[in-house]
Amino acid sequence: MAQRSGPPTHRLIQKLESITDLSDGEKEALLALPMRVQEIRADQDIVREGDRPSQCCLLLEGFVARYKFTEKGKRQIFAFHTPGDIPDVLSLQLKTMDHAIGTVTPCEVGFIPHEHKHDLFCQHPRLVEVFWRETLIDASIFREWMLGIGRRSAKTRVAHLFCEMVMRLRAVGLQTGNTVPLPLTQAEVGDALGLSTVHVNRTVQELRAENLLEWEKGVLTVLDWDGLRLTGEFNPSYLHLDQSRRAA
Amino acid sequence: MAQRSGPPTHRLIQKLESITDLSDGEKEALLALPMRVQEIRADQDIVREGDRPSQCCLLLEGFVARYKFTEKGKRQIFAFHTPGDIPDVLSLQLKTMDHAIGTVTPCEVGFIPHEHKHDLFCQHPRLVEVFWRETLIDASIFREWMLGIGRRSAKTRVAHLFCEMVMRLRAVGLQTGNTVPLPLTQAEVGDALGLSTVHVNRTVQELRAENLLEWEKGVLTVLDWDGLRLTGEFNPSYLHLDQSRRAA
DNA sequence: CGTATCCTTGAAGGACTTCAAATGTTGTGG
DNA sequence: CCACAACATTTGAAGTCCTTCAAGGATACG
Repeated sequence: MAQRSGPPTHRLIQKLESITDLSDGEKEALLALPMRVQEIRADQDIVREGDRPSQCCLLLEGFVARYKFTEKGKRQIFAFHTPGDIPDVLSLQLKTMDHAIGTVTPCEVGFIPHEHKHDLFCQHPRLVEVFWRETLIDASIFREWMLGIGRRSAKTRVAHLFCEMVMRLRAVGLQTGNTVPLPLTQAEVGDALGLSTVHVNRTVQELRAENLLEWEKGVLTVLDWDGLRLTGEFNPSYLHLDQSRRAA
Repeated sequence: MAQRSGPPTHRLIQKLESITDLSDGEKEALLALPMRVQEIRADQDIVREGDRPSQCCLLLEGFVARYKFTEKGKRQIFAFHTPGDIPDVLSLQLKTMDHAIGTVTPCEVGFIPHEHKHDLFCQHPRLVEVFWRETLIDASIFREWMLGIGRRSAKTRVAHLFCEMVMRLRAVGLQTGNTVPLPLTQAEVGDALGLSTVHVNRTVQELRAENLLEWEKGVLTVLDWDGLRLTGEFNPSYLHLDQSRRAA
């Protein structure tokens, strides 16, 4: 699908450089990270709630979701992760997983043993701050989702999610024209936004009817960015993408 | 109200020790952090969305909330912070605030210039990991709130919030018997849980009618912890409180 | 003692859910 | 390459949890 141009970690570096500066030494160290690459098919758990991982996974290809169930069996998705993300960095600091991570599409994943990360941090202590920063941005995205789920209408929420995914995929080079891959089911979007599948369906149809977007076969095409931004009340500042670099 | 036993940072240390280990040197360095202490009355913003702070604030006394408004003027509260917390640590890594922080009660706050924090991190690099860890736990709490707002009933949500506040206040030594200070209005609870004030009121009355709790004049008394835990679907593992230390 | 704030109650309305079923799409093995 | 199963999208109709609006009490504070 997307052409692989370089070592497996190149999207990780692109991701980190979209939010901070990296020295050449840091980049080299990241590129040299040893990892075990593995293909995983769709709808498989990579990590489960309660696990105590000894490695973390760098997403090389595909989409994964982080989620948890209520006791009544309802699912909430907390985040969608795209190539270049390490959805379970938290396992470096927190022994026990408090939620699960599962593939949404077939994925290629690189598993990095924790000890290699610790070596990396010894040699490049500033990288601890880089990952801390990344966690802070992650948390900022959680807050924005909370704001949506708690206080915005279904239509606004859906439009907002689409805007966010476009921005984030653009930042790691996965946007082509006004098109991005968005291989989610409407049920998954519902679980992410706190909505039923049926209501997501009707809401997406509204957005289509207003000629804001097309979305079929896992590809999202934005027809009217300003319109979508406005109905989604979307302001990208919470993503903390580095302005200077983005302009360049 | 709560007796002040020691230097201003003592609750910060208690908070951090509830989630990790600290060496004597690290504790001393934290205790020695220079700060400007200030009293702030209730319902005042400490930091606003869009600010670019050059200091962060350690909460010494009182409750603060982190929040943001939608374009339609609806408020979502993301977190309540209690003494020992640094609600705006994120300003160390992210230049621009993406949300506001305001007092809920009259507060005592210690402002610590960023440069002192940076000095601290140079001398004690492991503290970067400690604060990273704290941010990861913060994010875990955001996720749990998301799960509640998105997928749980009003009653479960309210009970869950009460359980969480009890656990967190206990961890910093603010619980006495089965009683904790909880000086929030029902409107604030609604803004935190994505509910209207009216519905919070009716829901709290239900919990009272079931003899699970009393809540008046800013003091929460848990009458039936197991009952509250069950109706709140509360499992404290997401708080990542250190088990070994909690038992001691 | 008056004013502001918070809590409480009632009644009506609405946004979204649930249930149920039809239609469309994808992938797989015969 | 078709048939069929599994899955995803779409549509309709009924119901519910929660919101909104409005107003009456209670409490705190100067």
